[in-house]
Amino acid sequence: MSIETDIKQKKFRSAYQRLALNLIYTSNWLEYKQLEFFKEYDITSQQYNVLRILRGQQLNPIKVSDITERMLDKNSNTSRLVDKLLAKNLAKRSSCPNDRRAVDVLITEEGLKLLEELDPHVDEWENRFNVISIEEADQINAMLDKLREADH
Amino acid sequence: MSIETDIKQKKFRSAYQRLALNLIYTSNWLEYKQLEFFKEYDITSQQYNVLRILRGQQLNPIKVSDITERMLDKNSNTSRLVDKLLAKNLAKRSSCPNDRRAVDVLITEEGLKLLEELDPHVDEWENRFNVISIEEADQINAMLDKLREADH
DNA sequence: ATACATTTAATGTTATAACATCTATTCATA
DNA sequence: TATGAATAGATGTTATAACATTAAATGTAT
Repeated sequence: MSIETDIKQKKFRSAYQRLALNLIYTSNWLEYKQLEFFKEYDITSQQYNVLRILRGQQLNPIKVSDITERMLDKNSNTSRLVDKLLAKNLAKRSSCPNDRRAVDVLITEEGLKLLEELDPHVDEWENRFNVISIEEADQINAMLDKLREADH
Repeated sequence: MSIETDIKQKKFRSAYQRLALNLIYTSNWLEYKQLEFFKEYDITSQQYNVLRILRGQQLNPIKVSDITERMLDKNSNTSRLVDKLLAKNLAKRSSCPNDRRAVDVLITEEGLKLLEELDPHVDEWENRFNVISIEEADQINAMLDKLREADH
């Protein structure tokens, strides 16, 4: 369904205005879909994101501030996000030996198991993107990067 | 800056996964920019969105449920959003004559003035999108619509 | 006309986001 | 090495999002 129909707006001032609204609308849609999806596994997409980052570290511990750097939402309160994972035994914390201000975070066996359980479903979930070709996806990616580039 | 650099991820499983992350990341970036922008005028982008919808009504009153339909975030609590506008004298409420359950919302003179003050700045703000061509913007728009189409 | 379902908006509650502040540690430099 | 700035993370506060419930009005079917 076109963004025009979705938000019942017949015309836009420009293709750029439509794009801005469409980006936010589509991202909201995507986040809502993810919310629904992850709800079954009792985690949020943010928590999943952190788990993926932790697994990506190849089991090396990673500092809280490094997690933040890798997150989609840089303003997110990583400290409290890690708390949630800790409470669910999906991650563990230990103080960092070379910098006593920092805190090392590591994924647990249970966290790894959850990700492994999720992997096939996430793959399947991403199949919805197949309606556009890889070339098209690459194209959008490049243009989105370009958009943010103009940030000065 | 590429999404790879922004979230410090060297490789993605697929162009689709990169697209999903890029969409959410770019939308977060956009929403943050809007937040910063509207902060000067002491409104949120959601409140601005509602004001635009109200003005779009050509001064005809519109029901709360109709506002919700036109919003980017369909889950938003429109009732309380309208409360905020009311408190700032940017909108007014009156009960709907033909359906006493419904509530008519109308933009005030003050609301219209605020929008008029904002208009040129919003236009200027949207200029950042000029880094891509209108054709490119249309292309992304079409592909985003197509993405959501696959929602079943 | 009555009973029951549906619609509309408001409100209550809980979780999270946004933002500021605080404490401990480390860094820089005089 | 003593001092102030900078950094890391935790925590407090306020606003908003997410979700459920409620109350009033309307629609529907018998």
